[in-house]
Amino acid sequence: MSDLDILAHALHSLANIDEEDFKISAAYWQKRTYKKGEYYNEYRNVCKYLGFIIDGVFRTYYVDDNTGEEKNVFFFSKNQVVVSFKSFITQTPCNYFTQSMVDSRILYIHIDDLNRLYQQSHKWEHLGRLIAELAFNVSMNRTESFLFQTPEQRYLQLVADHPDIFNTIPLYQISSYLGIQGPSLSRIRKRIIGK
Amino acid sequence: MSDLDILAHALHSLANIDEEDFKISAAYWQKRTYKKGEYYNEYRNVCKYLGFIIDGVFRTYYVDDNTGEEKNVFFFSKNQVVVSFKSFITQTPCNYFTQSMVDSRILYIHIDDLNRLYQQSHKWEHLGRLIAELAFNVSMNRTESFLFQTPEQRYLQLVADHPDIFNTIPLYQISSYLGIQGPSLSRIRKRIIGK
DNA sequence: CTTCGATTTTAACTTAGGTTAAAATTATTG
DNA sequence: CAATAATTTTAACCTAAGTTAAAATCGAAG
Repeated sequence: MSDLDILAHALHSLANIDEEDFKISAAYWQKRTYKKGEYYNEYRNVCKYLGFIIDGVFRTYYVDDNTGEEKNVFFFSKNQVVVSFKSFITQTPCNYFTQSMVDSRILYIHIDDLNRLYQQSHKWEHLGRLIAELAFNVSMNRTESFLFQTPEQRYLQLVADHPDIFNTIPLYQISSYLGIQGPSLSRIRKRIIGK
Repeated sequence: MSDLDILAHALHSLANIDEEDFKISAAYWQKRTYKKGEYYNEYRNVCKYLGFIIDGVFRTYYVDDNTGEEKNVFFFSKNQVVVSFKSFITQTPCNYFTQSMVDSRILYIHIDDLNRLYQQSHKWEHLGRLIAELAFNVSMNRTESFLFQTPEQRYLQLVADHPDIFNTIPLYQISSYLGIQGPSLSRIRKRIIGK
């Protein structure tokens, strides 16, 4: 299956985009590969592209003004969108870096082209809504995890939901995602073993 | 200005919904008032309505299974939407209670009617996207505040952004919103005064 | 298989928030 | 305005995460 087919398939299951709907977008999609460590979008850049990950993993992180510390906000992987969504929808400078954590391959579309599709096609506008609703859910789940769960519970949840990522991503990246320091995650892991 | 006019005006500035666009929705909107303490939606209920607050304040809160403690997730006020968005868009049972904190007045629309509008009108589908994007931004700001800020910084931010709510909402509701206990907020306030 | 760098854990100490209950303050109402 | 309820603060003690630096472990590359 070609990369475009993979994308078309994903859009079909998300928003019932059929072959004909997809066709009007086909010319807009570009392919790109990222080496590990390359940036999808950088701090202060307005995010102008919506990406769809054919293969790979990206992280979005924030750099603390004072400490210079990196804090991971999101991970994106295969068959998901990669985008700095707030910057993208508001077209304002991004607060984050979005970086490829492994060699990755994506298809991407420029916001102007996407907006053209939105205006041209009710069906694409519908897709735009579903993408936004999906993004909301992702963010909301994260908000809830901070409000309702302890770091230990967040860690256990992550292990349950994404046991796979522990093979790909170093623990210090994960502790950052959980909102805690490296040594804290070590202590948590130790505590859990003792149960 | 009638309540419907207020709503029409809000939709116009959000998504450029004009008089004609709005007309097709007019029959769907219902009016309702809430006494302080009444519920917009309750735990385990699927949220079937999208509300627009003409006047009043609502809070969405989560009840901790173990401790029975209430944790405030969102406040909604005048000229904003009130809805349990995740439950609404997925039509799954809600994890929250949404309660009126003062006497309130809203207009609301049933999800079936809203979906009718989405299907009927490209413009309304567009509005649906913007509502979702707005909801994303709200949730994302909240995620960021937990990830990047200390409780003290969150408190100071809230004071800066919404000095008004401190007249309406008791501090123990605010501490819950900030993700901390009452005594912690007291300590933070004390600490700040000493600066 | 050894060495260098990256990652993870440990240790020791500090800090801030959690917990519980009581006291103080503020608001409400008969 | 007194009394009652609601809200906020304080106190004392506990717990877990932050911080910093060193040690241990793991992995990749020569």
